[in-house]
Amino acid sequence: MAKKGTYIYEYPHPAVTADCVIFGYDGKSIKVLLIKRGAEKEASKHAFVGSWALPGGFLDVDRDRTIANTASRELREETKLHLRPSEFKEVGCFSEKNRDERERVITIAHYALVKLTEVEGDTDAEKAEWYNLGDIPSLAFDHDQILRAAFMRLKRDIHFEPVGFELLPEVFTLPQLQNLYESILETKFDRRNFANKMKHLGILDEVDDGTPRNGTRTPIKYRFNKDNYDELKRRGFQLEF
Amino acid sequence: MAKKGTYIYEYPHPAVTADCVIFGYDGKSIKVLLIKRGAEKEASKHAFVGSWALPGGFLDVDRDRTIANTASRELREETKLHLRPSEFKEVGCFSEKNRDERERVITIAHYALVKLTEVEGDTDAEKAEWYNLGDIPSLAFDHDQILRAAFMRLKRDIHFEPVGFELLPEVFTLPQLQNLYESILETKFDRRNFANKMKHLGILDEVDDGTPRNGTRTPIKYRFNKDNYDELKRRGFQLEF
DNA sequence: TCAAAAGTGTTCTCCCTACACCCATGG
DNA sequence: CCATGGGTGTAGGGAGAACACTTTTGA
Repeated sequence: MAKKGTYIYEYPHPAVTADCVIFGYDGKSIKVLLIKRGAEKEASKHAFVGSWALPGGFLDVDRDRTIANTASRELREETKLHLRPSEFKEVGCFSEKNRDERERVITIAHYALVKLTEVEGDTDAEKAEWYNLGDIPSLAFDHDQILRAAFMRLKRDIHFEPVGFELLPEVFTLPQLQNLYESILETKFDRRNFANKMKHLGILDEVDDGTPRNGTRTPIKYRFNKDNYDELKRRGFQLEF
Repeated sequence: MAKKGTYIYEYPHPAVTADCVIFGYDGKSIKVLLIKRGAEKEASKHAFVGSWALPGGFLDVDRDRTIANTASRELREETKLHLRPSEFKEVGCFSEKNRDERERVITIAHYALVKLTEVEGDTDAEKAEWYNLGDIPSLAFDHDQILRAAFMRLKRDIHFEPVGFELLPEVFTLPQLQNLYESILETKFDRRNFANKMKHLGILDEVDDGTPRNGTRTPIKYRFNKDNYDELKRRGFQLEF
């Protein structure tokens, strides 16, 4: 953080923050990473001490090259999670005049997707916790609203770019992938149609680990074909549901 | 604008602006409203004096309820165009550290659509001018980049919500509507398929002014069915091209 | 009289949808 | 042995894409 001191301007300036909605998936449902406010040393300057909030913090005017860097840095500082700035997607600007009573603060909301499995131990459990989407406590500031907006954004984005790669383990099964989509879109799909659609996208490579495909009870394992996946992500596509 | 004075903060704050990409349509091509920087009294504090730029300006911390209000207010002040805050769509945050050499400035880019015909005389021609998209001069700051981003956004949005209403005169023809879509998407469509698609959307009402439909050389006139149009806009739709 | 503009309808194909049966496992 | 989970194929419908001809006007 930039040094505390005295900074003088000819016109009033707002404070600017980046907030992060981090989505994870545990194989059953979508989860969001929240932090408990006020554990930090600088607690005194924070409002909503003790309540849950989205990770995020102030733009460091001297050091953050872009607001996405702020998101990346704050997430790392607050939760130990390390995501590159480019892994964040911008959701939008929240700028209501009195969203923070202390001073004028506008925030740029971001979201990102992470594999829960690879991250489980990395987060600072003291302060950070994963919550089910249906089970979110009351949040500081307008963070409920930001969270809803981010989830709606994810719901929309999933129609135009494949999404599993960031959320699923390296190797996964079709039922897992389907459950992921169903969790995000809060709906159910026909197994056969879903499988067809996915296979025709050409981003699934069958994985042949040793386990014999005895019968059909044990699901087939796949991994994403990174080349095709990225190509598809670049080009975008229309996935109708 | 808030009173000039001395404003002191414990940490450095960025300045925040809203920039506006205003698209219009003259029946042939898409145009963008630009302003000439530096004509104002406060010119001394402005960089890029004399060059063209997007309309926009600083968030008034005390008066602007949201950043969209900033966009609306600045557009009005600079170009006499009056658009409600809700008529702006947010494109995104541009926050590169050195996008403004004087101080750290982040901007929230917006775009909006207006009927050129209704606006022609309203703009302050001294300072504001409509430019063809293919004919944009070099712009101040990173405004070229913002303009490109806004246009890409418009291109995407047009797939999911009808767009003609904001850009066309009250009464228009199918060829006009098609040309509008072709201008935005920079492509050509088959007349018959385009007509079918549009008619099936149910947002076109045939207009019977007196002119006899002699032969087929004079195009049929339509207006938008506002109810269906708004409903469609609310629900969103998938328009494949 | 010829080129340009505008209106219209049909066929083909593809993709999405709905839907049922089989097999193997584990309780 | 039965409930559960997972794999697979097909028939029908709807929407997009491709495509040609007619009329009128203005040059």
